[in-house]
Amino acid sequence: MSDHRNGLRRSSINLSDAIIPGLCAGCEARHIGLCDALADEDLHFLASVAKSHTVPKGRMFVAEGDKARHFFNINRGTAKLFKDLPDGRRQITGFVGAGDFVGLAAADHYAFTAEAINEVRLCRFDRTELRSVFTTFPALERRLLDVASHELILAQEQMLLLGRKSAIERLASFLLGWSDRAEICPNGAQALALPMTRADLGDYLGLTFETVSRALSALKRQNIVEVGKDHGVRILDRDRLSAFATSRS
Amino acid sequence: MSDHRNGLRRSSINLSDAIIPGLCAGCEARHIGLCDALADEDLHFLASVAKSHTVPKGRMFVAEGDKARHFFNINRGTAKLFKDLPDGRRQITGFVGAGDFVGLAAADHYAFTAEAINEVRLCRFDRTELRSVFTTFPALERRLLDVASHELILAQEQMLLLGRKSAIERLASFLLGWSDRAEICPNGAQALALPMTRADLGDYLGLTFETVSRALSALKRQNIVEVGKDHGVRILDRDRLSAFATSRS
DNA sequence: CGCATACTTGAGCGAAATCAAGGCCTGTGG
DNA sequence: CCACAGGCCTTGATTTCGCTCAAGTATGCG
Repeated sequence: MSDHRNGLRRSSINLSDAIIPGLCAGCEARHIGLCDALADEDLHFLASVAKSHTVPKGRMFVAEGDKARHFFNINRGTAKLFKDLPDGRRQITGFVGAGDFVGLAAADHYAFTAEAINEVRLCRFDRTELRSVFTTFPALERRLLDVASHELILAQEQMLLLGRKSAIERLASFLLGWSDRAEICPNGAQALALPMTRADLGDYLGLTFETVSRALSALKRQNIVEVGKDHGVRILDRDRLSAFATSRS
Repeated sequence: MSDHRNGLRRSSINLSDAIIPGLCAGCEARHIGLCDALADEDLHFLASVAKSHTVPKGRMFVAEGDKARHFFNINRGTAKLFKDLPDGRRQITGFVGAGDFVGLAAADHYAFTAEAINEVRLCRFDRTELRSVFTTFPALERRLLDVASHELILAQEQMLLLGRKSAIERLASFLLGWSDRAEICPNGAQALALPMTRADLGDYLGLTFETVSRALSALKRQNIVEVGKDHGVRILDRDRLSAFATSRS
């Protein structure tokens, strides 16, 4: 459920916990993407070039402009990737969660900053070592090219959102996309967790946090979504939400 | 020169014209990227799986939603890649020129439409054949991963532009970026050709064509750029243009 | 309990969209 | 040759959506 829309399953490597991280059952299902492509012995080899880390909430673990030494795979938690302008304006280019890769959009230096929204567990690879791994396991490179292609598709979708959609359309599009890629783990009846603040949402959608709040209130008022006090959102009317996501007014 | 800012040289394959297309001297220099990575015999093998085509001005050659059978490399001319909303709003996600690849942002189906702005000459590969070429020439796959990474960097930069920059900042950013990747071919004293219309520019920058026109007039009024009647633009004060590109007001 | 942070809601403003008019260039046909 | 039509572009007038500023509520933590 959940990933068929993306057209690409996400995959996660965790090597301290013997390849598949100890996540809840719902998430585990989504972590087989990379394992599919590689034999067990390959995965164990990969394990030897990666290090597991825990990033506390609010801590930055990639800084725009820094030399791009590492490449990451998220095991647990959520992080935001963003770019800042000198005067403080910020554009979040994506939220990443379990199974996502971080560091593809980098040449010599990182083109973005990454910061943990809540506690994040991740695997860190050395980029130079990764290069040599590619020659041994071409399947990994193939897979990363697929991942990059998929991220390009998402990026273009986001450009359409930022360049041409109204505030309500942006929020509706986000909620639908987020629900598609959501952790279905701890929630009882399919409420989505929104670990990011309204300000983060604004920085992602090219809006102010006030406008995000107003748009969400508008959706609540029309009984399209329901918001719990634990920052959980429940989509009550997916059809009308979809209508908002693409059509004017 | 010109491509050091991008951090990645663009490469072009043309097989009807024996690998390097018959372009002017200035452009030829930028077409060696892929050739660097491959031996002559590899290039000749590649030639056997590609077909050269000419796309007339205004003709669409990739349609969003179509099965993604092909992969393209532009030899000459300029095309726009875009996504449309049902009500006609359009977001151009990029302009591509000689040396650029088209079709990376595709899974099973194209996620965008591509249309020639002027007459375009391109090389067409079959995606399935390309896959098998990868196993024979891993250098090609490595290179495509680099290209995809680079496009992700550009996409994130564009998200920052669309989400957070003012009209004048958007135009200034575009002019600087365009001048970096410009064909330095036929122009005498470094005027850039703008083959796209104001409407295209608006669709790329998330603005209306009127706003683009006004912003350009503002830059003219301040003697920062000069616009010829051949749609050529000359940057008179690159420093002040750069200042506009990042700072407010 | 007090303070900080996150969120909501309202009022007024402003940048860009929309609506509208006119200019310039190219091609076409009388 | 001129007349005219249709793009493309510029500029002005008005509207509007989202931003800014401001006040107030809720939640969580020392």
